[in-house]
Amino acid sequence: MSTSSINQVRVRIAPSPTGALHIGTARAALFNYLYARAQDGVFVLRIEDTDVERSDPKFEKNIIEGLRWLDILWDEGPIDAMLNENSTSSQTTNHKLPTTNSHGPYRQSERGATYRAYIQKLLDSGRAFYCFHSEKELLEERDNLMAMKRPVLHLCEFRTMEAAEAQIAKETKPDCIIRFKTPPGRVIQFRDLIRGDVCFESDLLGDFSIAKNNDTPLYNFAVIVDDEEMAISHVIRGEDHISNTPKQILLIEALGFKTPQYAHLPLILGPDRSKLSKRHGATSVDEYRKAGYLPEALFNFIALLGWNPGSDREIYSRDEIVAHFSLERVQKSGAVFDVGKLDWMNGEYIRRKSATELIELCLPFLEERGFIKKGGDRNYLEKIVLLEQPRMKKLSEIGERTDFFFREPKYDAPLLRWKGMTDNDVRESLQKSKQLLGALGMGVVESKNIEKIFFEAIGERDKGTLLWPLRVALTGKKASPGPFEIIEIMGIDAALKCIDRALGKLTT
RNA sequence: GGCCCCAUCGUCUAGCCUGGCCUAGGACAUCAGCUUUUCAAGCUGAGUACAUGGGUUCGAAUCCCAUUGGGGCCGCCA
Repeated sequence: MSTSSINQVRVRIAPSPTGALHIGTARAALFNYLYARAQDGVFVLRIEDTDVERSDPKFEKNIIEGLRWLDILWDEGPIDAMLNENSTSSQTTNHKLPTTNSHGPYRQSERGATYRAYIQKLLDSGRAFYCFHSEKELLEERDNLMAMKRPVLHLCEFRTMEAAEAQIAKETKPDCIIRFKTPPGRVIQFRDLIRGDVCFESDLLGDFSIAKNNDTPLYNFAVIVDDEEMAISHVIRGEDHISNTPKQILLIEALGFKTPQYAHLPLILGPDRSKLSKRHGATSVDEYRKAGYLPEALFNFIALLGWNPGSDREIYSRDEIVAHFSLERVQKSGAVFDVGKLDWMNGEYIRRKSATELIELCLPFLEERGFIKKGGDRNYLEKIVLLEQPRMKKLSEIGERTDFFFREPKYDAPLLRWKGMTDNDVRESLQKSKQLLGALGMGVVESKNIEKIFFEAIGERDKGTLLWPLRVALTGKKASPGPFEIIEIMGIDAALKCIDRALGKLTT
């Protein structure tokens, strides 16, 4: 337990230039959320969109929707965005809206004045300076250093330029950038809550850039200003930020700010063990939502990537995860995102759903295929959905799995044969089924009654000879639920039609 | 190339901090069996891991060092 009175955890959400909420970003958000809840702190959501490429409102919308879908809720953040958004979220959980909004605005794109003041402060105190090198020069310098096997850093000769002189130079070269005058010979040490002490030498940092101009801060500068202004006590982010930390600490010191606690999360990796990225396939929360994963499953799965409560269990509710979470138990090494295990976990969650919940969840996927119209027969759908519940791994499978309830199955006649059967055997088998079913009348018959009739007719032997052709006639599939349950749902008359169609496929 | 981080089954991990109960536990995946018309689900079982080398110690997966391997960062992106 922290003794600090302030416990504001920050999540940095940078809208990606592709506009999607990356799995890794969502995981970072989740751990911030969990830590804030575990410490009874305040979870602050900040949109890091200083770069114009990332400041599209659509991108922010994706982030907000993605986090809400996952039920990762913040206490402070861009409140107007949540209120304005007409809730397209499929979630039914009662989202509580942020109650405090005392450190806003929470979009970096709206904080220009604040940054400007601090940039000026650094310039005035001589801790920052204008750099007049062109991008081309910098690029060449980097390549040379790399070729010479020297550390890649920029020690800028403009760092000693007088302010007055710099003002004059600015007249002719207005597109100069602002750099930090990195102090030489310093060792910057910080304690990482997950990794322990980490240190860097300032001499290897160079005079790093902090702003494009007096109004436009760059990442490292913007975040430390925001952290201070928003009273952030804990910065929990991905391990890829570990090397930014010494730069940020130097800036914090130069401005006289308070250093937050740092915790660097292990990276989420692709199957090749490199940082999870587009080339590994689906990387955004939205893609997983569309593919029919449940938010609870994704939440559970992501939480267990790089953390676990130390027991043998795998399935935890959100509340259980919150209750057990601690940064001490966070893993240091990266974790491969194993979709196979996610599939299993998603199946587990699907199996735990009630019929009503599951229909609601499946509806969009059935509508998408044109199998049903809005407000179709719920009773019928419920039976179908329940039938597939033990088999489904993803909601999106529902259409594929149950299409035969909505349209004529497409299959070739040979599929009707069980083991060594000939077409003649199949015909006999189907006619037998037809006869048995016909004797049952036309209404709805319970599956166990159908089963009884069939098993009495054939005994314990040769079930496959009778049941396989029947099942294929009904479904057109190699794999499906059993024929009796299917007939109970579709009705005897529909089943008979299926059999007739199958008979029609056989060569005469 | 420089700096930094990391290292238990194929994958996620328990155990490591506070050495002995570890002939290393669980889960996913794989394979086999049971059940079964098929596919799932369920049940039973199998194989698979402490990167290597040195220390420290009566004793090391656990502590220390080195090596190797992997990853991250090195933007006028975040």
